Amino acid sequence: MPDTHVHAQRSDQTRTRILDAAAEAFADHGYAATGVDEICRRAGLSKGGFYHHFPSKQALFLALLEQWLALLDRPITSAEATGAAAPQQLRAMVRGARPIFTQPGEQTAMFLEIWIQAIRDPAVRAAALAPYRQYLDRFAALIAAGAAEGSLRPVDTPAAARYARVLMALATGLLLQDLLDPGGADWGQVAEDGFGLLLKGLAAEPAGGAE
Amino acid sequence: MPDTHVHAQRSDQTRTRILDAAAEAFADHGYAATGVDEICRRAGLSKGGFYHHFPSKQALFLALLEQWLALLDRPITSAEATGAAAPQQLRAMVRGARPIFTQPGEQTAMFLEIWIQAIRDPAVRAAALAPYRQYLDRFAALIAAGAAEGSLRPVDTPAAARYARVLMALATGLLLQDLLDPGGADWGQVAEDGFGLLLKGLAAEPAGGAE
Amino acid sequence: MPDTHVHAQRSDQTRTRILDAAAEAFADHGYAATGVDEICRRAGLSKGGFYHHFPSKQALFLALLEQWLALLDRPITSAEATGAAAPQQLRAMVRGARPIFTQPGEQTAMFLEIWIQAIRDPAVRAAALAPYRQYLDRFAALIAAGAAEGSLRPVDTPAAARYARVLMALATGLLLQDLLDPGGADWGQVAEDGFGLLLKGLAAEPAGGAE
Amino acid sequence: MPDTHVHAQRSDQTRTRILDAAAEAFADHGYAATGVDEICRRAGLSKGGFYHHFPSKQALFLALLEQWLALLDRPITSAEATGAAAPQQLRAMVRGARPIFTQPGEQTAMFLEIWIQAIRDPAVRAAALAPYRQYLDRFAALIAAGAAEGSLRPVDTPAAARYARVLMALATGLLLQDLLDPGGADWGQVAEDGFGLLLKGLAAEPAGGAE
DNA sequence: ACTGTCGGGACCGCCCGTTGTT
DNA sequence: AACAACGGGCGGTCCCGACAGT
Repeated sequence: MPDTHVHAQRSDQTRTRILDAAAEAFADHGYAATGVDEICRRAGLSKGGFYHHFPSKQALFLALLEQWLALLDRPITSAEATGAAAPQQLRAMVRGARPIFTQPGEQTAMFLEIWIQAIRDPAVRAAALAPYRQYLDRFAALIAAGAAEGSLRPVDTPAAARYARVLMALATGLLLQDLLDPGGADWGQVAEDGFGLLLKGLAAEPAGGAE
Repeated sequence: MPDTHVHAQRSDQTRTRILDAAAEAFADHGYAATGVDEICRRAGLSKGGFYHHFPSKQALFLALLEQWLALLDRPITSAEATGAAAPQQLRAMVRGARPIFTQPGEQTAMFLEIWIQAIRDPAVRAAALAPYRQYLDRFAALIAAGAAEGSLRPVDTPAAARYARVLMALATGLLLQDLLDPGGADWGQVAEDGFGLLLKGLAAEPAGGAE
Repeated sequence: MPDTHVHAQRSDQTRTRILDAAAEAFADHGYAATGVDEICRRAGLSKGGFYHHFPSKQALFLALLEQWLALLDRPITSAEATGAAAPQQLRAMVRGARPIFTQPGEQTAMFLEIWIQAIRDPAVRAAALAPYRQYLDRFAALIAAGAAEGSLRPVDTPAAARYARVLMALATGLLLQDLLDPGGADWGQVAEDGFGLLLKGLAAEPAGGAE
Repeated sequence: MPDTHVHAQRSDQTRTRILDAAAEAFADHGYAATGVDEICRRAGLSKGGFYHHFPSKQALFLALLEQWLALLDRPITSAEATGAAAPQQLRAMVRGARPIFTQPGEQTAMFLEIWIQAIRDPAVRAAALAPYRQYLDRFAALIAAGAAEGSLRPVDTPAAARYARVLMALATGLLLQDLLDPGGADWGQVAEDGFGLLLKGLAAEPAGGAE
């Protein structure tokens, strides 16, 4: 009975190897400029083997996308689970997601690659747009909740949706710059300052009049 | 000698046609996925003609980059030239740059394409990084000047540099989202809100109370 | 020992499933354009299973050929067994073979596929040429017998051989057209007319006049 | 001005070389089993060059088809032009078309290849079915004319159409056998006998009663 | 200034067949 | 008896660029 697993085990291993190799390769040269041959070379298997695991290069990319989303989901969901006040949750999300982007850069590059492909390829777009919107909704809900509980300043629903997009913009914009000019700044500190500025602007006014 | 003019004129015209065609094509499918053949077809000339004007596909892209930067430079420089207070200048820049990105999307897509290529291709990076940093420096200087003149709250030099990057992040992040989900929000309003939040955070404290 | 039967039975069943699936697939796309993978998919088994039953794609085709020939042999042999006069036997053969070609077209297409492969592939040619010639010989013998018995007009041996080939030509030519333009004619009626014409030409002169 | 033709001349030459090489290759191994690489090798140019002249392998085949039809059309049309009696015209057609099929076999094989592809590939079918039907119509018209002028026995229109198909069947069936078993018979003589039989069957009854 | 022809190479995907495991 | 994993190689197509010619 344990032998039953030999095939599946080996297969999963190979699949993972392909996924990893592809993530690296895509990070290095981009999706379009990466050949299946190179992925195979990096993963150490033939193209015949590759096409046994994935029906197409695009399917591989979609699998990579899914994996990446799963990675991103964890810190956000766990921050929500704390049930803390809105500003604290937002800070926890930023803090939790940082490691994903602070690593050598492979994950960061993969993020950009996904975004680019989503813009061009309808299949990727469909797969990426849904979670993207879902995250925006969750951020917006969080901001609205913060307004309701008094930890953030009062905003109506459409405004909350816009601020969620502003938060997302800051995050993605920082990533973009990090990729272009990694040594050009202490991006961790920039992120700190940026989100600080935003949250300060969103924070509830201390009390009645001027501070 | 009049002949020379005619020739040069015709040549420039063709060159422009190529540039325009390439911008469209790159916006549609991206740099890597766009063939020189397609650019030629759109521009209405043969490949031989193309290679008479540009030594390579990459050189064409570099020319496109330069053209794009010139387009961007105008509103920023003209905002600086007003000599107004820092917050006003910043707002003027945002306002002035908006039309570049509000058009059907060709220029926006081109912006992203440049950024992507700059990340991967050293030649493009070299050409893009310098102006990128220059803009950041100008923003930082503006913020520092605002602090000095009292229109913005006091910040030291490194902090000004970081805030410049935050502004850039917001701008680029908004673009990225606009490309992914054009109908998903009123991006003009989101930008308004976002920069409002940021500038409010950067603004000089009203008066009395120390922070 | 009963176990052996079960195994063998199951094996034969699978073999038949492969044969049927292959016949369909070859009829649809032709031998060269049909992948082993597709045959396996249609037969509902893996490639490993396939290569357990057949050493190669070609061997499968040869098996299919044999099966097809067996199908064809029945009506011809049974017509011969009647011992009727030559014209009656020939008509019985035509009538008996018709259902093979009147079906949806799978068998017809398979016939063509065999012929084509026989032209190109020496192994198939060897397997197909022998029965082909044998049938020609039997037809020729029948014609000669008809001449001898007076039911057909007098022909020498080489002429009988040629007329046998003419009969075969008509049959195969009708098939070819049926495949190309199935709705273009009532092919049953065309066959009727064609063989009628031929047999009339071969028939013994009514009586008196020398030829 | 004569220089204007250098490009076109060279191009036509290459195109012809490709066409010839492809005809040979298809005759040898069939359309499906012939790679573009091999055609290029035979024609002495690279694949890049090939795809400059033809957009696809299928387009090349279609061009070959057209060329082949033009070849076939000549003897038939010229036989019609004689305005002779129906039996004479039919014989002239058979005689005129013979050289096409008596050559080494390349043209014969090409004929079969076209027929096969027409069965499977809708584009080829469309291109082949029209001329096929046109020839049938012309044969039928000839038979009807023969009946009207008394050189052939009386037949109604549908019967003439069927007899046209019978003639076509004999011709194609002879070809098929010639390809399978070139040395198996004197196919020229077989054709002579076959068409003789058919035309004799179609011929007008000498007069009143038995001959 | 611009055209058309062509080369060499890479692209993704599929091919047939083998192997090791159950 | 059957399966999943995999190899090595070829399929058609398209790539960027070169170059002779006008």
